[in-house]
Amino acid sequence: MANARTILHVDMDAFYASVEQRRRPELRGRPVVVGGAGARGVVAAASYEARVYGVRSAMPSVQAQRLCPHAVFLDGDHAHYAEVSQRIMAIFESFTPLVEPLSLDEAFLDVTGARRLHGDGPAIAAAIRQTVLDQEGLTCSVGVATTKFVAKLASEAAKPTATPQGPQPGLGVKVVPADGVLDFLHPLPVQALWGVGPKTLERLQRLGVRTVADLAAMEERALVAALGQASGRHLRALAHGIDPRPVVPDHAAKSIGHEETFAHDRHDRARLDADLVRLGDAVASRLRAARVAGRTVSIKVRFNDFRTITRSTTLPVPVDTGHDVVRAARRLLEQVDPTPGVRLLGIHVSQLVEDAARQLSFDDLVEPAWSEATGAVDAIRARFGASAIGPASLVGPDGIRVKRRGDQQWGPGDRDRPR
DNA sequence: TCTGGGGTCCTGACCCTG
DNA sequence: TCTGCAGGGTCAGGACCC
Repeated sequence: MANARTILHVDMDAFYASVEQRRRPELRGRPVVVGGAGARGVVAAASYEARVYGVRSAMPSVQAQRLCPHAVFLDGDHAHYAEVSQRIMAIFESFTPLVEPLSLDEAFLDVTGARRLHGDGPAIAAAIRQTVLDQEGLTCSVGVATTKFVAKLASEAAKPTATPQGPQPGLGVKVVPADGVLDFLHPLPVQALWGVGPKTLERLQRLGVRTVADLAAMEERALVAALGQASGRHLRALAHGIDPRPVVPDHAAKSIGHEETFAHDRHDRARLDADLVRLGDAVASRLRAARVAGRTVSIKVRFNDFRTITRSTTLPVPVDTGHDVVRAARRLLEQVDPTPGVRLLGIHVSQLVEDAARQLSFDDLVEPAWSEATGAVDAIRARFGASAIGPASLVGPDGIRVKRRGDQQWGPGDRDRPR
């Protein structure tokens, strides 16, 4: 198959933990856990030394502390990881312009057009691993296949493992040739497929489906009845090795938002309103930085029993100022009773349009001062930093509490741990 | 036992309009 | 004018990903 695509999935090994071990040599060879250290925090990344003890990402930090009390627990430094990630993505782009980042630590690369210059898929995979190791001192695992999802599963198969005897190196590069796709896929457990989470797994197990082969053998009608049209068809196609999705660089964001879990539940409306202003101000700042505005404003409220509700409103015109975002969110929050205790509050803005497409709103006409003030705020923040200026309600004894992207990304910090 | 934050996509209910 | 229906938009919630 000379015209088959060659897709790479590159996945950094225990990225955040490895970055910390690289910049702090005394941590090398020791169990390192990066994440929210507070009572409500979760693990973002665990070094392979920590995984030996059963520590996994997304695990509550308190559980990780029980499993591996002698591990080094770090809060994480989102800005630094983003910087390292940028340099790694630049390495990928030196091999092909078709790079689709999935997150800070992984990306799909379509190297079909790069084979003449850099060699075949496995050769490019090996060269990328070596370059990342030479330039950044970090290891990664690479899957090579003709489709995105098989490349992703292949990179998983190439990863190091944590055994009771300690961390074991992996293959580094795993190649799945076009004629070997079904042999590779069919023995895998069905939850290996992208899109099969706990709920879908439960439904599939009720149908007697355990492996990808079982799924491939099912009739489409039965799958659609069990999982719905989109999921049923999609998963059945994947089980047959079919995935025509291209590698797409430059995905435009469809929504921008912030949410925050509080170290202590909020019960009063005034306190929640201050959080709302802080979150709304941060979301609006990011909208303007991305040069977009959005028509739909949503809030998300999670109560202390973990019941979660969302409320949304679609405005006549797209908005991008803190004033407009907070005003819409406030109207939604007024319908919610916070007295049972609110543990999380979020604001998201969707239905985004580019700034150029944004029309003048009623406010622009009757309250032009807001637009001018917002422009001035952006200019001051660009010069003096995000916390140099902000809404009056956010001024506290320590200055202005401004929300930044990546702040307490993995839950409230240790400082706020309930005593 | 305890469950983050930033996203995307899908589904079903409901309402409006032609 | 009423009814049925289809299609689109909105809203809320769920599931999933890293």
